[in-house]
Amino acid sequence: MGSQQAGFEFPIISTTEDLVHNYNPFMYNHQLQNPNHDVLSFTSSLHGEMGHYNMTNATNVFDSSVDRHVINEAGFASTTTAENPATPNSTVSFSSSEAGVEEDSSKSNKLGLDPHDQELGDVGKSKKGSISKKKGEKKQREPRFAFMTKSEVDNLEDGYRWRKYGQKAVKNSPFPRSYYRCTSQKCSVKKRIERSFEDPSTVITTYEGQHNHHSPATLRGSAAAMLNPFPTSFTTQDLFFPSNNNPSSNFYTQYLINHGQQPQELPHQYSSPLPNFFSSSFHEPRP
DNA sequence: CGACTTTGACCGGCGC
DNA sequence: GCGCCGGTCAAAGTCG
Repeated sequence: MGSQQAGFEFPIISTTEDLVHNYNPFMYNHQLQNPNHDVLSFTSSLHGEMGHYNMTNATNVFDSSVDRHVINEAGFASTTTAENPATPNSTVSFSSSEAGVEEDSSKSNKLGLDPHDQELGDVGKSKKGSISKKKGEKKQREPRFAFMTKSEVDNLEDGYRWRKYGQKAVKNSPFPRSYYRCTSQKCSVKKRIERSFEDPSTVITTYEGQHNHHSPATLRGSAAAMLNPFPTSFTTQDLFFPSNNNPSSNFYTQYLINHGQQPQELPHQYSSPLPNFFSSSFHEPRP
């Protein structure tokens, strides 16, 4: 079962405002009749070691039957550079879901639970002196934000440092899923990385939680960040992590706001003012 | 030697 | 209750 057929094609996102107001997850939920998913998707070309992207177009397909979000490769053009061996690839697409982007969402649906009440199951460990939670206490799941990347490399550079804490075989997939935690103290952000079994060239990255600090790479002032002044470019940090000068300026924080959550204020300003990357460089998607 | 990865064991939720 | 499954722990191993 491929994923590209799907029978649902997203409209083109042409402005940030479109995204925020018209691509609100809850609105999509109605359209998709799938209460656990929304999709914000586009393709882009990689443009630098920190994961800079230049928008080229936006289109995608949604396969509701298998709960997978798939990208459409039309119009993709890679500008990957030789000095970027860690991320030698290409297209990116988004989805975000509080109930989980993958398999567990179906359970949630069956149970008819409010996604906000879903539990991740990653706390309340009692094993070996770990923290145990009070009985009946439900953990509030951190918001998740997932995207798919065409890449030969699983772990894409996003400017943060991660420590791997687990790896599991994925049911019905030959590819394992890796679990990472942000290495920064007091930062509880996690990410999961797995390769799509439907399209082995695609990597699915799921972020969970918000960083309460800035990217080490940003602090250093990465070469990629400096060399990318294009108003239509953005970094993975721009997309997923808060900037304190405008907490609603990126995809991720806007997503949080749309879901009634408060993006974190960061203590210092290391601006990554998000360019209005939806405003100028979209082309028509493949008909 | 510290930071990080690997990997089997373990935990809790869920369906049957 | 049992087994499956996703997620996490933590000891041991690896690397720079």
